[in-house]
Amino acid sequence: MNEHLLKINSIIEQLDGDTLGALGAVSKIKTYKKGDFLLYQGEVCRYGFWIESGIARKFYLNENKELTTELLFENDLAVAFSSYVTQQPSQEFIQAVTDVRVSSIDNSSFQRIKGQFSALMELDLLMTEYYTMWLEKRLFDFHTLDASTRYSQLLRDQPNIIQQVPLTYIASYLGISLETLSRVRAKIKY
Amino acid sequence: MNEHLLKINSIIEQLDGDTLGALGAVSKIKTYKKGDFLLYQGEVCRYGFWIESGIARKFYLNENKELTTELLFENDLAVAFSSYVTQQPSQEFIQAVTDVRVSSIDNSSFQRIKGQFSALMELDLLMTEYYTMWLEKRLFDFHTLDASTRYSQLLRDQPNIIQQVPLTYIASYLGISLETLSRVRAKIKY
DNA sequence: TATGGCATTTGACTTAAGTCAAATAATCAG
DNA sequence: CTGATTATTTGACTTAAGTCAAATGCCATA
Repeated sequence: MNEHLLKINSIIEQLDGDTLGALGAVSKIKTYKKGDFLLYQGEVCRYGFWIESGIARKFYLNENKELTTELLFENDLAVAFSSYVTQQPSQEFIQAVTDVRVSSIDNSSFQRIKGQFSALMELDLLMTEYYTMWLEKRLFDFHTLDASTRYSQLLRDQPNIIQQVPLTYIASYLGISLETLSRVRAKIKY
Repeated sequence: MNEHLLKINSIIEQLDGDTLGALGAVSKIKTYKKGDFLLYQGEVCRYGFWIESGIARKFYLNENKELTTELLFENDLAVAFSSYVTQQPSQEFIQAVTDVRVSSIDNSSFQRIKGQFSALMELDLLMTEYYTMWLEKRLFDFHTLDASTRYSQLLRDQPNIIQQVPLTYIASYLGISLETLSRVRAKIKY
């Protein structure tokens, strides 16, 4: 799965000038302040947000509770996938967790140039595959690991996340209540 | 999301003779008896299985319990996605729930012809997108719906599934114990 | 059509995590 | 610095679903 990232990077590095030019022409740098929304629920996700710096999160509301579906860091792509693909209203919000700088890519323009530059089609596929494998793992983890193990694993894989992201978001990302997270942390802390 | 299926079908219908020929050359009809395994855990998923008839399921083992990750019917594609994409050993089994007839497509050959026929690259992307949206919905449902609601929804969306698939598989597909499913059914039954 | 083997249901009890409420702790503006 | 606001922890109780064990139902075949 990590090898897949290398594949993606290698494709990106090998993009020719024309393709890069076309890509540049449909992208635009934007900045958001901490707390700002890159996308609201109900809006169509018309842009893919490539994160240049900062942290963002995707979440949705369920019974007045936020559920964070993804935490996004530098060089991650933030999109409300289903909305982006179907161009139907999004269930999800995308929000800046810190100040954020993104390169935003217009979906319809990207669709167009994908037909002209086959490397982009391949890139799109590879990135979608990566997200899909990530989703499969997330689903798997929810079924096989308890709250405490999911937290330990997050700590192991992204140890710095705790300093950068408030516990409320971590808890909702792990699919547990803030109180449960607090109790889990009390036990694990060394 | 259903519109996405139409898109996929329209691409399939518009495939030219050359592409279809290439596709046919890398596919092979196979049949399996009820209970047979199309793929074992630990094996690399070298084939995509397009189901011509019958029912299959994907599942993995966790603490000696089976967890069904997907139920597959006619015109579904059965693959252990992560294994198929990375060509690493699969966590999942694929098993025939009834007698099954599949058109199996060799992964490495498909990768090759994908580079030659761009419609196939696009088709691959569209089908991956469809699976990804399905996964997102599944994850969403697990977080937002209780056992009983998930069952009712399955009943609503695929009412005939109950006659065709043993309750053990349904339960594990819904991520609940067989006993809980039985209790849920006792209440809902009209 | 009797019987052994699955499939399904029912019962009694356990458990992980949630909820609600209150207490601390940390942070930040003035 | 200081109070106010927000973040985090702790406590007491509830709940959805799991577990283990036993009972019942449903066949397929010999």
